[in-house]
Amino acid sequence: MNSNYSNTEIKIKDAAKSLFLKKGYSATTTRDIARESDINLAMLNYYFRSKRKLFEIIMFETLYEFLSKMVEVYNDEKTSLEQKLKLCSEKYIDMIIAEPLLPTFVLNELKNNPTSFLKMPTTKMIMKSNFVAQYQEGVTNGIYRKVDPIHFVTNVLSVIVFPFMCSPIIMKIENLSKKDFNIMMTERKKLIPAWIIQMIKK
Amino acid sequence: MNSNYSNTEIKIKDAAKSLFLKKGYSATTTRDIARESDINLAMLNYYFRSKRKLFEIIMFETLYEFLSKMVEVYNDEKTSLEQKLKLCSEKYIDMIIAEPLLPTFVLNELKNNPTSFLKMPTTKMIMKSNFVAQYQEGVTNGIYRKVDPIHFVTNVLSVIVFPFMCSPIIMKIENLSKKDFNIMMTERKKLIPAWIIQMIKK
DNA sequence: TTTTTTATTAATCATTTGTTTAATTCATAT
DNA sequence: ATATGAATTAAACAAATGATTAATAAAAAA
Repeated sequence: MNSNYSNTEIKIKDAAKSLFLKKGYSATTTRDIARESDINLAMLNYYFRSKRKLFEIIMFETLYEFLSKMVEVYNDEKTSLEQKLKLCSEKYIDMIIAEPLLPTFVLNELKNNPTSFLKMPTTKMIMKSNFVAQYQEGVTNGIYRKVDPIHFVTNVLSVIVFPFMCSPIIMKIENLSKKDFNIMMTERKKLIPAWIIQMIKK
Repeated sequence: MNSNYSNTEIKIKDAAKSLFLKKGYSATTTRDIARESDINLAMLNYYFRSKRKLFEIIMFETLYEFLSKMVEVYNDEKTSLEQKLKLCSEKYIDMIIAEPLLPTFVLNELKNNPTSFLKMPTTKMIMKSNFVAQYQEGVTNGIYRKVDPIHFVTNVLSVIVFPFMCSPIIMKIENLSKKDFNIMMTERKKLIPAWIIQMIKK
């Protein structure tokens, strides 16, 4: 793995990703990246031509990784809807605890450049996933209340992702350390599936 | 009103707010602001000393306005919890439709500078509001399921605010115009209170 | 070993950006 | 009408920033 990539190329990408996530595109300078990755400034342009190009590569890879993990859960044929709810809230919460800046970064940079999302192969797949199909099946069987599936998917993602984006606020008003906050988010792994079921069950 | 403020001062602030919301602090240049407000570049420093100071003033006013509107609903003594849910989802959704870039802006800039939130007098008031008290009352009366109030508040705000932050994604995968998207959000004014009640009711 | 290609470095360039200055216009009060 | 202070302007400055260059070192190929 990585056999085609030199050491410095990886160092640049790692440092750049960390800085872009933390400060965004504009607030990150090429000299920041050079300093953080401990390479010569010219190496950035040597390997990636420009700051913009480097950013686009990182953006694509980050988005791709993020979306791939989502699609995995949603399209599992073996699990029930309720199992999927449990699996995905566990998976996403673990993923975001590992990389807490990711959601804000993705949504923020996507606002400036929505077309980069279009290129992603997995984007539209969510609404055509087994997850949504199972919900609609439940509606026809009279188990679940009927509502446009986009509302259903939006709600699931909202209660999973949004609290992380508010973490500075939540930590402040509840006087929590980062560790305490993560415990609170871990609690939600169990709570969220139950809440969603109550929301949709007749 | 505004009698103390010159015309150019207001023009600068309006243009700056619009640009900061759209592009963020770093991506907005003082020359952008001067062009947009159609004033001479030096006027920015003449009235506001620096770009940073101008930003902080706008940030404070925006946050203050945002939080004030929240506190109003939450502390109304006359309304029930269910009425408050209806009122606040209506109010917030209208507010964000009127200024859709506000949530992402606030959360994003807060991440870089969480202390600016501390200065807000109304910040901690939410958790001590009538809204939370009424929920806890319902728990003791055996009407609502028991859960830490911070989860309850977080969930309400999540399903209201998060969809707006995803608007580029939702519009893309559902093929919606901005108008369609706002119709979808308006639908949620009625749906959200019902969902939340189902979530908490025994 | 010698040659050729690749990687790295320090220095430099051309713009951009936040801010200031000095001159000028405008409004207000005496 | 004149003087005083506030508002506005064009020009300039200094620092920061993205990118390039020319020279050198390291690695690979011959």
